[in-house]
Amino acid sequence: MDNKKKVEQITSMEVDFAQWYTDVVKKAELIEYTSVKGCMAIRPYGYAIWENIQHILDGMFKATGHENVCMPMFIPESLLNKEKEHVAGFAPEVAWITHGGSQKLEERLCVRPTSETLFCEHYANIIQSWRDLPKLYNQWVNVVRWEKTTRPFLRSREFLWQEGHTIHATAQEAIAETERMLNIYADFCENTLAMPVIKGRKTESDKFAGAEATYAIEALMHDGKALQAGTSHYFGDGFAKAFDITYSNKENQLVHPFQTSWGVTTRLIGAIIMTHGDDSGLVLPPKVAPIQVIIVPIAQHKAGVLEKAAELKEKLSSYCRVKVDDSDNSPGWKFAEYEMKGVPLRLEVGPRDIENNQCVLVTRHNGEKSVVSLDELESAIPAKLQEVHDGIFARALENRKKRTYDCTSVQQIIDELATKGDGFVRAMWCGDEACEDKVKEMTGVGSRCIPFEQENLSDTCVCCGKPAKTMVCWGKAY
RNA sequence: CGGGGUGUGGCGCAGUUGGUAGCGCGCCUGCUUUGGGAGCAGGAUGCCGCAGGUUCGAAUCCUGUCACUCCGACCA
Repeated sequence: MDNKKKVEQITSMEVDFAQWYTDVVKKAELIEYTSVKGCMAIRPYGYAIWENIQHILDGMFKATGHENVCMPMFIPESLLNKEKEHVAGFAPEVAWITHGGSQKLEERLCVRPTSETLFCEHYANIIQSWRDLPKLYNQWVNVVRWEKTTRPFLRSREFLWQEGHTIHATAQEAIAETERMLNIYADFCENTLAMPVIKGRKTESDKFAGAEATYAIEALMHDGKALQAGTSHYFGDGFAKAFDITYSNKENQLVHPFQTSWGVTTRLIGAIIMTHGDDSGLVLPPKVAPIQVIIVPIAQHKAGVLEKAAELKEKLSSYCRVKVDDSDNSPGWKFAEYEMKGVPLRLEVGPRDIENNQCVLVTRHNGEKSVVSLDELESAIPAKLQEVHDGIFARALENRKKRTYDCTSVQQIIDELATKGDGFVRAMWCGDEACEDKVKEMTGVGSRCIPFEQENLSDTCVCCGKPAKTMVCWGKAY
């Protein structure tokens, strides 16, 4: 099968990528809009993807010693105000609670945009001794940021995420935690979501409000725009000082501990859509696909077909997430429907197959069909799912390679973007914020991160020509 | 928050110089179908985004407002 568009309700990516995205989100039944701008109803199929993400990531957190907690949804204004860079960063987009019933509150409460302040308040209460450290906490909650422009999953006013907040006796330990979690995110993106990412450090101007250092993983979407897929922050002891968190160390001195925070959000679902999707709709990484195998019975009214489909489902369900569609829609309708929903593997079974003790397996990402004996399914299906994972990872990596431009001058950046389209620009930088701003102004691409994997592309800054300090990865961001 | 576009059954759209709303898909019933979005027959679904105004009369004209969307600025 070729990759031509089979679903006319979905706008082609080439025609209008943004419209394609919205079409996919709606047609795959991930969300529905609600009457509150920027707040979406996440539907069962969309939420199931999130549940799978949660389940796998949560396992990785637990395996590295983290514990889940749940902080309140409200932050008193005075608490939010304690760390001044932090409040300056978030104040413009917080939602405020001013009344309880008809009574005006003495102090207004903000709906958490992030929970550093709540964790700090809590840590100040529960930490007294070096024996209380470290604390490795995480929470799976919703947060609210009153965005002006909203898009499903990519920028909503309310979103779901996890936020890890840890507190340590030493700076080294906290820095190690920051790096460890970034690595977990990168590992998750590549091995679970089949999405290649670039690990790096954010520039000073792009740092989290109140952080000493911010690290991020950056992914490149199909249209060449970058998406920050996860962040991990090192706070030093700045928050501990602002919130008066102290403990007695082994030498009986009262000192400040060191903190981190890190998070990924439902934006990851947006990243999956824009990394793997095609003109027929979603393409889901098998590991988070709510349905990994869809069984489509052919000529299902004929004797034995539905029975065989049910029997196969029963067998398969011991090693994969499987569903039979026995609705009376036509097979063609079902093919299109599950392609739109990105189900990695389709299993067709009809009278002809049953006679030959076989079925047809079709991989969503490339449409390849193969005939497989029913006796070999238990090895064939896991192999096919792995094939899909590897296939979409390779394809995403190929897109990133094709769209990565090494540049040594601002003019070259402009030319590459103009002739080859949006993508990652790798170029040397002197470290001066003025150059960072100027590159953005002249070329439209901003600094995404300073990759950990450095290469010396030139000795001089791409902008000012002075000696270069680091290679920066630039791009247009979502 | 600045600039554009769009709001009409669930979805996609038409609706002329203002005259009281239509098409396709989907939905419901029945029969026939089933290896790439099946066919026929019958049926249901609308304060035309919302609020004012002009008019004998507004989906249509005017004002305001809200939402969606695209392009910027900001952000996970």
